[in-house]
Amino acid sequence: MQSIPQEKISAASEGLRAIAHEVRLSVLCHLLNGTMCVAELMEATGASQSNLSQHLTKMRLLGIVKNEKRGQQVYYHIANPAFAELVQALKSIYCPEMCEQALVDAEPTILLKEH
Amino acid sequence: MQSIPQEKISAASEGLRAIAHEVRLSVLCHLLNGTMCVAELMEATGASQSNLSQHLTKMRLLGIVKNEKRGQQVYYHIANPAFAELVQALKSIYCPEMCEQALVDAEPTILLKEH
DNA sequence: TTATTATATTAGCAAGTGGTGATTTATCTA
DNA sequence: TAGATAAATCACCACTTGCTAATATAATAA
Repeated sequence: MQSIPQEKISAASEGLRAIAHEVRLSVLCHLLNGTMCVAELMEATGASQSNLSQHLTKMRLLGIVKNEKRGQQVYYHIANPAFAELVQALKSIYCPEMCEQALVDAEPTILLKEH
Repeated sequence: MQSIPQEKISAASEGLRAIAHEVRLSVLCHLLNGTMCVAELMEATGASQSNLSQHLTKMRLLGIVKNEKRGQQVYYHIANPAFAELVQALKSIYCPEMCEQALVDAEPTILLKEH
């Protein structure tokens, strides 16, 4: 067996810690469906403005999400497909029923609020 | 869109936090290949006896690993297939070259810091 | 201009987490 | 039996993390 190099462990660990927090994980789950602005994420996650903003900043600095300003709003989306994959894998472990359904259902209409 | 129930987020978050620590993640990566005793895991991870034991205890209490005493040794293995899956998914993102069906397009380039 | 709204930043503190070293428990062997 | 070995537990301390409240910044509206 090959042993896993320490730097890969460190990188994976940092990535996991970044998404392990309840608020950040919740944000990412919602962003799986597309771009959302801060106010929408506040509503979706229940986190306070300041708290959510700090979590978003942390994820942005780690390259997990990207943001884009449109007028007064700031819209966030998942920047790195590896994280989308990870969160999707998590979701299919912890919410298998939502994932099967997502495959079967037609494209949800209200989700993508881009443009 | 269905929103993700809070209790699922909490459970997933707890699971992630449990495997996000470098030592615990390293242990789990090694246990993907089968059962190992504490001394072998010490050698493999480089953690101290006390430290490793505490991490193993934590994972055991969370149901992530199980142990079995054989003589003076205690052997550990991954108890929950969901965690094996997760760690395997991580591994194929961060160490694609080590995984049989390497994901060609999944780049481990997570942590680019912006300015 | 001033006021309002959306988001980000800062400071300070409380709580959680992880590491070390000492001790304990259990098993094996001479 | 005593001593050695493997692993677990405990006590303590340092460090990190996350939250709140206050303030700052930036865009828009009146």
